[in-house]
Amino acid sequence: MTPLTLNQGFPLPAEPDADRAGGKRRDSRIQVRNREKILDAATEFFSMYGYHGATLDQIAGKAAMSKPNLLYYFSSKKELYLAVLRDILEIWLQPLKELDERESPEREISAYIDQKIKFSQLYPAASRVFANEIAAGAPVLKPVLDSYLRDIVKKKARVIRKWVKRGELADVDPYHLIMMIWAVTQHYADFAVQIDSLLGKSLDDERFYNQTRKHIKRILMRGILK
Amino acid sequence: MTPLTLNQGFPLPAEPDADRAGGKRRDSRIQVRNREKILDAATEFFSMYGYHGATLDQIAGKAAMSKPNLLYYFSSKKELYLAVLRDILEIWLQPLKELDERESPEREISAYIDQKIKFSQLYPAASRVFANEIAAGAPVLKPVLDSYLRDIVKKKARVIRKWVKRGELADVDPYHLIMMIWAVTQHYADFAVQIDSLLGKSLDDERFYNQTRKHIKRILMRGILK
DNA sequence: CTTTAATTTTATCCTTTGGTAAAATATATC
DNA sequence: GATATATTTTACCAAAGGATAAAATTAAAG
Repeated sequence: MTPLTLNQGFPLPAEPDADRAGGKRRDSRIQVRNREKILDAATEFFSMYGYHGATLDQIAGKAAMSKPNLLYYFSSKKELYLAVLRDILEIWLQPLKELDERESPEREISAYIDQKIKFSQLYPAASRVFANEIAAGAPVLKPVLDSYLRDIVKKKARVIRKWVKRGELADVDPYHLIMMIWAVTQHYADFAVQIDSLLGKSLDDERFYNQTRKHIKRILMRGILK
Repeated sequence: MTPLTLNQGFPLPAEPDADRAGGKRRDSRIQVRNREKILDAATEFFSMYGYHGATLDQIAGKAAMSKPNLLYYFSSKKELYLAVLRDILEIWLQPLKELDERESPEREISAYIDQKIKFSQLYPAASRVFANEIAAGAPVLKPVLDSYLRDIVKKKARVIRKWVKRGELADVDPYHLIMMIWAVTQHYADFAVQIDSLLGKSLDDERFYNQTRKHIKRILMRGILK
């Protein structure tokens, strides 16, 4: 089994836009549609079986095309996986960036929880791909975690600490607070099957979604507000 | 890829004790030691790559024996996986069973959190195997979740509801509370790599372990006690 | 229409993987 | 120490999986 490490860089913010520069006509209608179909199918199987466990046959099958045809769009399994992770990381990170110390912690943290639980509702499979990647030792994302995520979390920890100093928040550890929010919100995506077994419900059910959202917020906010 | 469903039953409480009955001399010293070595190695790789992603070669390698030798102890990959899951499930479930309505919620829930975070400290890989199994759609554990876990959680939800009625607890939904506790405590095992990237710490570090434990409890207890 | 480029299919390759057979070695028991 | 049993090794196998080559088909442009 190939160890799957990150040889080339991991273009964080966006794709390097492939060959657009080379004058080649990229992203024809069919091109866009097929890449999307593949990415969706890949997200599904990577989310269930992880990088090593998912197979191109499954993914190609789900995307309704042959394996060589899939490889026409993504030249290798690894490239496909990278593309999937890239998409996920972008939406996963976005909400955290928005924490703004000028606003009240009540409002900001509440909004952050809303966004995270929304992510779990909209992209549960993406959440699981992320979880799988971490469980596997983050062979691809480690560099990103060590640099980019680390910096942004450090910055946001400062924001939370400021709230604490201002007396607007109980004396909580910023890092643990952030991780608690991640843990609780992601749980509803990552363990959706378990929740379905226990309650017969999922975040797709709008009533359950709102009940969950409010409940999480009630307990957490009560736990951290002064 | 074989779909991996549960054909035979899943002997919950314990193993069916193999051939002990048949008069065969099982569990010689070497037998016990090797089965343990294999189970440990298997837990490690299943936790990283899931059932489909882990290979017998890796596991055998880590257990310092040849693949056929491994298969002498566990006749198939699936049987090995079942054995691993069986062990995990037992320790995973135990703490929940102990919630006792006759005690105060403060004491009981606090103890429950302690036990769950202890599990994350002692068996992080086991926690990830469990998470992986659920992410994969619980192909093996689904029946257990649907019956056994469902029942026990329902029972414990009643206990929590009683505390609420007695006015010893804020008006929380018992199911969400249980899942919040699971989410937060398991997070420290399942996302250990991420936490290490952000903080350079792990639950192996006794100081960090205690800080985490107390912090989780502080916020959660504050969130749910009257 | 033709011509050119983009897309899809078919056939095929090599490696990995779960698993088996049978021989070889070690361990225990009498 | 001989005999039976348990364990380990060596040599394989068939299927699955990632990938490539080249032919066939479809779509676009002039």
